[in-house]
Amino acid sequence: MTTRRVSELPKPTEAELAILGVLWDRGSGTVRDVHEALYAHDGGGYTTALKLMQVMHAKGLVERDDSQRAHVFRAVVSKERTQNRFLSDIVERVFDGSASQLVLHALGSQSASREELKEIRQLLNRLDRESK
Amino acid sequence: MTTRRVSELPKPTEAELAILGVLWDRGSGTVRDVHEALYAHDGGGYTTALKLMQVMHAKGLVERDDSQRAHVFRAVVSKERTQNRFLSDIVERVFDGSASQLVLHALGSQSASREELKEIRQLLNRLDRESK
DNA sequence: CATGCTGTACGAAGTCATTCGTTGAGGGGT
DNA sequence: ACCCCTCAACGAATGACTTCGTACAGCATG
Repeated sequence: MTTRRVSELPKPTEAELAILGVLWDRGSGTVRDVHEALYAHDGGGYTTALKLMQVMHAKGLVERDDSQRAHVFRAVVSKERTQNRFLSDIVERVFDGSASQLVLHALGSQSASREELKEIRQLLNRLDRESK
Repeated sequence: MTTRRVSELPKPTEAELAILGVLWDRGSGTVRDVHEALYAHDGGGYTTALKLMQVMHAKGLVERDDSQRAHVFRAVVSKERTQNRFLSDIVERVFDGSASQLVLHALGSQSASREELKEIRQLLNRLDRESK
């Protein structure tokens, strides 16, 4: 038994999320890539990044191509899926399950540009039409 | 020096958030209240709730009226403030700092009723007028 | 071949969140 | 006065996340 169901991938921790961010941006990356993108500038150790990525691999969050000496990692979970995962979590735990409450808060307190407001309005229109 | 700046209250943990939820709902509550609301039904121990609330008090997340034998707890942080706190966090860490990206995701993947959509549209209109 | 560089593997330590068992204090009822 | 119930206090155990030190392998250069 070596397989693992995708739906049961654990929620990435804080440090893991930062690493996933780098991998999503780059498509893939070595430990060195990640270390330089995240840890090098504040003195974080190389092995710290390595260990985290090993743990992530053990959890199934990333896959690894070890045909090269410097293993190349790639995110298994998509950025969108992970965003939705975190979103559901926070809606559930902090907004009493109401996504629109979250939206109202987000629009009210965080700033959005006119361009972004327009984009949101368009989506809103589409949702309105669809739920007719 | 016994005072503590509000802005430096720590982010509530998962378990603490659940307890805050009960206190926000009820306005205030004893350990027993919280235990029965959250832990009793799945066999969670009374002292677990107590300990968590003691920790929360030490952190300054709740205040305590110990004039009664059963101490009465009350949330120090408001629900709205905490919601925004979590929102900023997730926007920063998962949505590359873009609140509108989060809104688009939330609207797209989570369901919202027509009533809620209307409410959102009204806020959108107001924001549009204000940013004129 | 020795040295140095770059890489992985592994385990230990520290911190934090969570859970629970035990203890002792305080009252109320008998 | 004595027993029982409810409660707060405290410390211990566990488990997860993070960080880092050390060890070792492969490879190139002198």
